[in-house]
Amino acid sequence: MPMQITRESDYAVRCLLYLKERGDAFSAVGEISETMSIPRTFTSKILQKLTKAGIVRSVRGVGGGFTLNREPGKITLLDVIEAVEGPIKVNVCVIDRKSCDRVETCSVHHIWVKMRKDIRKWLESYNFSNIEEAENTPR
Amino acid sequence: MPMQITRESDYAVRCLLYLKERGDAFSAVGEISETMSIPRTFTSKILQKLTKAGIVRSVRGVGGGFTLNREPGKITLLDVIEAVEGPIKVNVCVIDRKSCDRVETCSVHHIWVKMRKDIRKWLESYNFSNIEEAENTPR
DNA sequence: TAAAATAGGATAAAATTACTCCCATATCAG
DNA sequence: CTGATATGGGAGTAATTTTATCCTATTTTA
Ligand code: SF4
Ligand code: SF4
Repeated sequence: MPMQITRESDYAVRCLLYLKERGDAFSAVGEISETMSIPRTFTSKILQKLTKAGIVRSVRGVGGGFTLNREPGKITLLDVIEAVEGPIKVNVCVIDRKSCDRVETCSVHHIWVKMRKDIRKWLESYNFSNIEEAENTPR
Repeated sequence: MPMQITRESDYAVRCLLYLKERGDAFSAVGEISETMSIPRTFTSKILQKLTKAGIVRSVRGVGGGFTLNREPGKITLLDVIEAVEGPIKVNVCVIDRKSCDRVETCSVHHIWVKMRKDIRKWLESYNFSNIEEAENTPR
């Protein structure tokens, strides 16, 4: 049952929530994984992806670890999800037209293209600064 | 890389596009699967789900097959996707709070709840009547 | 130079998706 | 009533993806 983020994305968000809390301090993998209840080695892999994406910064060796690489307000949910899952597709034909030979005559293709665009925009509107604010806003 | 509809959902949409085209006539599985390039036995299973969901009507025996069970305008993309994939989740905790014991203190949980709501509303706004119209609308 | 940390490749386990097979049941023509 | 032609549904298989784990290399500081 897709149309669902992966466990990995959920874990990535947890990592970033933790790092935000820690401010400028560097946090080690073990500390993050234990506090946020994420399997340790998996946490390590996720932080590697976040580092490559420039969301997080890492320092090796004694006293090293991870810290946010930019203000929480500049890290969106879209950044995080695409960093760990790769670009959002919605449907195979959206990213790669050649993946379906019905694409030229298909009357729903454009819907999935629009859906991708709208979902990305939606995810981009939430960042690690306004996530917690939104919680207290009445709906 | 989730955040993506399944092949099964894509196939289901194709089936319905075909049945819409055929109007009141009944179409057999073989006919649908060949025309829409869907594996035959899989097509059969998908049509079963659509029938159970009341989207499509079936008649057995000679001259039988499938036809739409209501106007195209009353069949939304949400109906179709949830008929084949089950309810959209977005994240495990959204449908089942007990699936994560961090839920009480989690500051992103509410975001996924809202996302589910918004995606469902979005999918509900497209039906088999306005899908093709939308195509010709300038963006 | 030793200890403490991340980096990265390879691989394994589990779950899900994508399908197939087979037989039961219904419908209709003759 | 019988045979041909459909769908219904359970069970099973194959392929792919997700969810990890292990091991070794490299970096950094004391
Ligand atoms: S059938 Fe249409 S929507 Fe489905 S994959 Fe092909 S182009 Fe995309
Ligand atoms: S950590 Fe938060 S968002 Fe993730 S599953 Fe638990 S409650 Fe949901």
